[in-house]
Amino acid sequence: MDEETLQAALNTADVLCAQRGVRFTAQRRRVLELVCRAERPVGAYEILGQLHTGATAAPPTVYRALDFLLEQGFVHKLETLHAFIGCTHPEHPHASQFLICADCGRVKELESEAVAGCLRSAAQETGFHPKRPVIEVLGTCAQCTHKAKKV
Amino acid sequence: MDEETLQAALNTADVLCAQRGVRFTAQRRRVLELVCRAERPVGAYEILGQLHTGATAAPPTVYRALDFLLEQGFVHKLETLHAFIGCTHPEHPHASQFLICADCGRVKELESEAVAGCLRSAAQETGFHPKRPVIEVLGTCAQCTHKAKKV
DNA sequence: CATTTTTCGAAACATTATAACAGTTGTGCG
DNA sequence: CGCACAACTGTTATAATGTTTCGAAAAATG
Ligand SMILES: [Zn+2]
Ligand SMILES: [Zn+2]
Ligand SMILES: [Zn+2]
Ligand SMILES: [Zn+2]
Repeated sequence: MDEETLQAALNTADVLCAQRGVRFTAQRRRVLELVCRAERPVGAYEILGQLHTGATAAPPTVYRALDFLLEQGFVHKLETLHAFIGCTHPEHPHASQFLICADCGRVKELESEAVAGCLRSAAQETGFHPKRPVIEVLGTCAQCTHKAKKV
Repeated sequence: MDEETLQAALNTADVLCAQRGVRFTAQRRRVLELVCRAERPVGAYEILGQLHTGATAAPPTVYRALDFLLEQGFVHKLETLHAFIGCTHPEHPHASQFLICADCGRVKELESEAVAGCLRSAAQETGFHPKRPVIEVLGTCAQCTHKAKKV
């Protein structure tokens, strides 16, 4: 995420938190910034390592901040990677799909209503009531596929 | 998985391993049996706890067996639960979807080609080459939804 | 039966996540 | 303002999950 996008994301978070009456503390802001600034998904302990803000920091510090950001929909958790990524459109709740490149490690967030709807239908056919769909695809991104062909 | 289904699963595994020229050792067989016998997904350490087969057993013992069973497609790993479940149709490779009931903990394995295809399309539209899709839906199963309504 | 490959045992270690409790800070109200 | 209360944070310890490594045992190979 580039600097401009980052600032926009932080501003959006500010506004949304105000609207929702929740506190966007310095700590939470800092964690969101670290997650968004990263080119790739970041693990909790990786964030922790970058949090040396004068005082120390322990795992719960990071996990609490992440829990908050997840609740507010500012970040997503990638279950297959045990890592976190900034959301690209936090203003509305959504079921998204993640394309994870095993080569470069970059992740693209899709928001295909077709996929979401299809899965919802398939689930509901069996009488199942979906709450939280987790859709993550491991593979190779366009860029890396292209590179591989050239070599 | 009931006793009959279990025996069928073990036999299928036997046959497939023979066909594939891989060894279905007593250890692997035992782990598969434990996974299949469970009503719900089981964690690696849970299996480990039930493996007191005279000799001791350490984590690698279980993880090695599980790796083998995963490769052969006899079990699946549920990433959101860090747990394993026996596959209901191990004879052919497949991309499946899992419906995980947050209430009773039971998991249903779907094999919807519609869902798989839809996701594949969405991914490929962006130039992404899917390798391993992970689709897990947390929610409430038909049975538990029904029970909840009665109360 | 010697050689080679695969599997298994065992100990230590690495990573991810949570529990529990005390202190601190912010917020609303009289 | 000064207090009460809730939310947030610091700290320590611990749980749960997963891996590395090395060497012994067992099985396939010839
Ligand atoms: Zn998102
Ligand atoms: Zn890539
Ligand atoms: Zn299956
Ligand atoms: Zn249920």
